[in-house]
Amino acid sequence: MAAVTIYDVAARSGVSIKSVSRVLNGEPNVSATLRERVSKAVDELGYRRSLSARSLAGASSSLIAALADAALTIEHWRSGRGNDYLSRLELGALMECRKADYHLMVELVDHGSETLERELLALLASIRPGGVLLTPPNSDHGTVLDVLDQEGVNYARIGALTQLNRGICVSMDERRAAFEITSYLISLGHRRIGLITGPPAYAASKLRQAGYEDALTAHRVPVDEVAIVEGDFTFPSGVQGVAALLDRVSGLTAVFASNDDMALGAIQGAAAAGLSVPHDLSLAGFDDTPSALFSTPTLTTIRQPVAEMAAEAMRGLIGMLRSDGTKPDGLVTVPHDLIKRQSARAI
Amino acid sequence: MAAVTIYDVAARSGVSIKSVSRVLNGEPNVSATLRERVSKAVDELGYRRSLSARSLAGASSSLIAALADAALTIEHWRSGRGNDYLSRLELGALMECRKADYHLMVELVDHGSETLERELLALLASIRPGGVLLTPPNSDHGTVLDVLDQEGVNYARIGALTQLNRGICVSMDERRAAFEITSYLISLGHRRIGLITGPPAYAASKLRQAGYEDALTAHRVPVDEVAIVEGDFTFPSGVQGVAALLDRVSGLTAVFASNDDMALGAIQGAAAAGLSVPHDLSLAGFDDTPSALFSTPTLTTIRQPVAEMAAEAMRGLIGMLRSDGTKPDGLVTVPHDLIKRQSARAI
DNA sequence: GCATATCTTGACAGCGCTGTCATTTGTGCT
DNA sequence: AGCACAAATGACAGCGCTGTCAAGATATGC
Repeated sequence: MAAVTIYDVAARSGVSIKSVSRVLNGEPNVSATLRERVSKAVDELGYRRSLSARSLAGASSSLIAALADAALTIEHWRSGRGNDYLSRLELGALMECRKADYHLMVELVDHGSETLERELLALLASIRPGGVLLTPPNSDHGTVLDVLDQEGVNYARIGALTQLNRGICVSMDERRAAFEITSYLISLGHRRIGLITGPPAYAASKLRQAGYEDALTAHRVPVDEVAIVEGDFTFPSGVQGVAALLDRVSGLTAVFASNDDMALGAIQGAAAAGLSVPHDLSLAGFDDTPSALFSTPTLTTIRQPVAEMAAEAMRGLIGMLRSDGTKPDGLVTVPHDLIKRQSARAI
Repeated sequence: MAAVTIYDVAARSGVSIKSVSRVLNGEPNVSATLRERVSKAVDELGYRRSLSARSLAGASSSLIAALADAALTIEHWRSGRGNDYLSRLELGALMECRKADYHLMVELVDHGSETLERELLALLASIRPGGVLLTPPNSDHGTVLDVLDQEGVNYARIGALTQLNRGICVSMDERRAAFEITSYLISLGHRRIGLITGPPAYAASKLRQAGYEDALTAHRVPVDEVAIVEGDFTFPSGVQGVAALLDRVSGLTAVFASNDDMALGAIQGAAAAGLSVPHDLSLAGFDDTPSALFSTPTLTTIRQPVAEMAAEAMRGLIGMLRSDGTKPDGLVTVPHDLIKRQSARAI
């Protein structure tokens, strides 16, 4: 209740509020004694600057808005499950925020909305974040980037795959990873390999497909459009996806699902069709969610260090905000791992 | 860049900014024509009030701070896994925020810190949230509640189990649920049933233990302190917990782990000891995480509707904020379900 | 018809901070 | 000692909104 303000600190240390502000902001040209006096008063009073006042007065806000995929999130919510990818991402971001005394606010953005631009502008107008953390598929959404640029808001993009000169990008080599895991399936003797893609809005979907095709081509296995079905990164779409593939593709021996949730669904879908994984059908996923380790069979997949990506993105973003918007050049590419487990076997 | 302010709206609709403010806040005693004129201008301009300015000027902030367990979260982060419980909770809260145009900010609180009070005060001073959403174990932490009360901040408590007259409480009957699942184990013929508790900071830990003891007592099975070991809700502690139990308790045929992560760890721990679940040892968990459905064997557990609890808590909190702090009386108890799966079998 | 109560609207201060600019103090140099 | 210049500090406005209070408009009662 008894809110401590900058005036209290100023009074207690016998200086002007502007000087207190200077000390708090670590501005140059402040004498050591003043700095010390103020710090002492701040300490004794347990004073903390008000975010609102700071942001209103014109300082860069220490609020970071993370824009997550509304559609997928709502889907998770409906099914009563959490979103492991988003959770890991958030934990990584949160840890960095904590260190730097920034705050994270998660906002759901419906990238498919017709009024997307308006909604984004409204969001920015109302919260005026110091920076924005973009998660897929927003990280590759032209309109989102445009609005952010137009509004002069700094941003970091997690899992960005296109227009890599815009904002801070922290990504992994999706195409390479998909190439590796598909190649692995081929190395196990598979030739008729189906693909369940992610939703088209995700740039990763296309790249994982490209990597899959790269691998087939590199090993002189023809790419067959019929063996490619579209999923939406949800468990049910994996169930349906594998059913569709089994229906359409003769001689199918393996399936690469573009994420683990779908791969998990595919195990179930295969079982429903009377096939057992990996005996009758080999399966590979992407993400390495916790369940991939517990499923029967355990899932061969690609591990992506999501939390680390988020942390790296936050570090970059905060650094940028602190250095007055100077963008560090170069994008960060984080390493991935091919995790070989039971779901894929040699034939 | 071109931030639209209340002045722009006022100018466009030819009224004072105060009138615009009135319309925006849905205050009474505003003529229909004025309301309409203003709404039109707001619409045309795509105007949104600035959160910071509103909060500075004295309105209740539409920012909700969710206080999560720092220790557990850091543990999850370290191990590179997400936190399913927190994720579900957040999704539920987020969905309500979206509806009500509120914003959610997740903050990690180290409830074990010696300077907890100071840290909380600092947090409140800097972000001045309109309300606070408490998650276990903060929802039952005396100091946390005291600070909030003292500062006059409204709060909702998820999974609150003690002092139920304070704040808005949305909980489930932990004791009853633990009683049910333990009774189920007993009904399967088990008599020597071990318990891996949660960390003492969580009120749920004690109640789940109480429910476990209730069940034993009700069925005239003696409660044996030796059969109770302490865990910390993490997978590794489940591995260790079951090892300790197997070591200390002769004739052990079943274990109730206070959450699924530990139960999952227990499966692994049992395997390490050469025992297979459920053949050699029956197991029950608590939470119904996604992995519980994929593990081998699938996990017998209690499903708690975390997202729904969070949503309910948010609804209550927002309602309270909108009605000027009037606390709805009564606490909400959400239903749980006993999910019988493979990990527990009759002997 | 006039006084009184009620509704509707606006002027203005101020929330707690930072930016700008002015002022004071200190420093180096001749 | 005296001047130019830099460092240190403060005065003050204003960010965009809401709360308070007052004024004008309208309605109500007799």
